[in-house]
Amino acid sequence: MAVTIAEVARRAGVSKSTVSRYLNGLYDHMGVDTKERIAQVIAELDYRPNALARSLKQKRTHTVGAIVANILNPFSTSIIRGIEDTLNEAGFNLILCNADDDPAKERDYVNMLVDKQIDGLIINTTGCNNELIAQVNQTIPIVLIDRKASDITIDTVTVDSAKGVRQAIDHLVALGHAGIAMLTLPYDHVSPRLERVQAYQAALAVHNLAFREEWLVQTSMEDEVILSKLHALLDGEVTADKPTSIFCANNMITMSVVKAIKQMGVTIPKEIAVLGFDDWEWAQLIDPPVTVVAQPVYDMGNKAADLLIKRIKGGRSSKKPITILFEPQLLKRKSCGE
Amino acid sequence: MAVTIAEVARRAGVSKSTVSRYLNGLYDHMGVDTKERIAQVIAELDYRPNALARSLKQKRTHTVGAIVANILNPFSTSIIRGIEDTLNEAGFNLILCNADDDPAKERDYVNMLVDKQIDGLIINTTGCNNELIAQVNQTIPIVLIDRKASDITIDTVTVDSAKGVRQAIDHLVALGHAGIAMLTLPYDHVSPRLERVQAYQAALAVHNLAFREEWLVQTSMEDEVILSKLHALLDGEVTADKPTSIFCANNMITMSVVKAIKQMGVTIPKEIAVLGFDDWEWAQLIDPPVTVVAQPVYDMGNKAADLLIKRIKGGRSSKKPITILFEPQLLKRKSCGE
DNA sequence: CTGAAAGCGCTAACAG
DNA sequence: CTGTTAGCGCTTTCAG
Repeated sequence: MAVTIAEVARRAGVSKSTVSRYLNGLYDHMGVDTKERIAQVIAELDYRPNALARSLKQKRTHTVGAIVANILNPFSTSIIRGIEDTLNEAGFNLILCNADDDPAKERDYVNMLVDKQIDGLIINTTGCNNELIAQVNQTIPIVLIDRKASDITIDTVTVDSAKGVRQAIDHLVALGHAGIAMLTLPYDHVSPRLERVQAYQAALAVHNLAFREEWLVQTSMEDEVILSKLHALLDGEVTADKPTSIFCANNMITMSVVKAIKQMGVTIPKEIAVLGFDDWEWAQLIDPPVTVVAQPVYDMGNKAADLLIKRIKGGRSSKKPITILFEPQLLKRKSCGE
Repeated sequence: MAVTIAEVARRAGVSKSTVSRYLNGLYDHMGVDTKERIAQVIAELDYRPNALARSLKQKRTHTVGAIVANILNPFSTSIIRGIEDTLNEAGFNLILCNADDDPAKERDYVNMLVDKQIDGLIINTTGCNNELIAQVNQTIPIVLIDRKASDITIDTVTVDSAKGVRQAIDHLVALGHAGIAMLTLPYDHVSPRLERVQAYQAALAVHNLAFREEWLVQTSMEDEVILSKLHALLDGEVTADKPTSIFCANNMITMSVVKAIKQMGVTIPKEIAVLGFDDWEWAQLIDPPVTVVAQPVYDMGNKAADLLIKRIKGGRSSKKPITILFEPQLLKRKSCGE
């Protein structure tokens, strides 16, 4: 049996209330001797208050939950570091969950976290649990990160995808690429994916390049799938009918595309240029170093946590939901030619 | 105010006990009508039991904590995925924490998790909180992953570092390398680091290669530091006095070393070979693809969770602590020459 | 088959 | 300056 506050009180010869006050730093008007006695007993018994009991009473857990889409993605882990640091500084604990881009898992995690009475929630959402999220947000502050939720208004921290894509396409065009294909994961419910596809089309139009349906390819993450999609794209007979560059909608795609292209024995950038959205630490070690549109992920994590803490402290009656847009930045490396 | 079990009971016209039984699936001897009425009220009110209250009473949270050393390391995230999957399957929740290789953070997380009454704990420890860990382990099952804790016996899941290093050195020697340097992070408290250093020395001996103090270099992760250490190692005048290969003790070091070497304008593997401990998804995309000793990280996560669950269910009186050793595997790529 | 009552470990009025 | 009391929301004997 773990030692409880009652035991501490008994040994110190005081009441539970007094010990409780001590624990909560309310020793303004506490007898110095009492204080010392309690401190000593606590040290002796190595007493630690039960956080469950405390939270049950206080109705605050000082804990926030964060659900990321895919923890294997460096994008997620950088965001996590940002969230974590800000939270720690403010004295909040973090419960981290990995939805694995699975709506069912996401739903379960949201529920689990709510059940555990978290004070707030940060989600990189699959986009398939909007009703649930909206409902939870009535009671518990939620901040969405990276991905917006359509049809519901919740605090959101994300990046200006349109601007990033525009920089990417401009760069490719400037380097003489007229055939620009795009590879993306299914963009049904994931806002940045959709935005990037739309921005891609818009940017092509700006440069008077025709949008080719077959050059906007939707893929899954399986290596074989990506490989076959690339074969379809690049194995045409007529040179004029092949794209000379590929824009990848996120870093996981970029990595897989580079891997597949190498496997095909095609040279980057000579035969095909590659440009990706999202930077990651090892992008520059790749052969050739990959040109990317970088997002300030760590800062985004910071900001999301910041916003959430304000909501938690401000009470439910705060202000209207806001959206914070970060600026993307094109990092020119070697994968798009000169 | 969130809806409570009392409210559900009131509306369903039954007692709290009955609702509680329903919630816990104890409807063996429950009136079908009662059951349905409760189900309906719960659905109507969208009632969710307060996990804090429940756990406070039950003294079980169905939650385990995991503390990793560095969440930015793909090694950690793969382990996490392994832990997660096994835990989910068994109906346990996971609270994930990132100690950032900081003993103080680790200590705080351990305490936080204990306070939250977790049922078990998995730690990739800094090695600097052994007393605390041993103490907690008296009450709550702990499984160490990757890194052992010296002087205390706790369930541990790790890899046979010695064997891995041996494979690495054998490979380098087979390719004609007689000058083999090693780069490692400080190995004071981190068991695999120490083991790898020792195995490195042992393997050199086996091949009758002299151990050179100045070729075993301890570094921090800062780019500049690594760069300067490499300069010191490789800028010697006399060719005979420079190592022809570098063995990196883990993946973070490997990445940084590759980055630094490229920055120096030195060619891998022609001028210097590189071999790393730990594989990661993009190692093969690097120029040149890096030869590594891979660990079955996902499986290790699985196993650690598995072991922990058994301990949790088996009660504290289980058997003696055990150590599970996984087999490393050399993945030959291009960074060590032919 | 169901209810009453006690209590998990803590906090928070309210007294004194 | 400190103690008494009454819960937080749930589970769990023990009756009936």
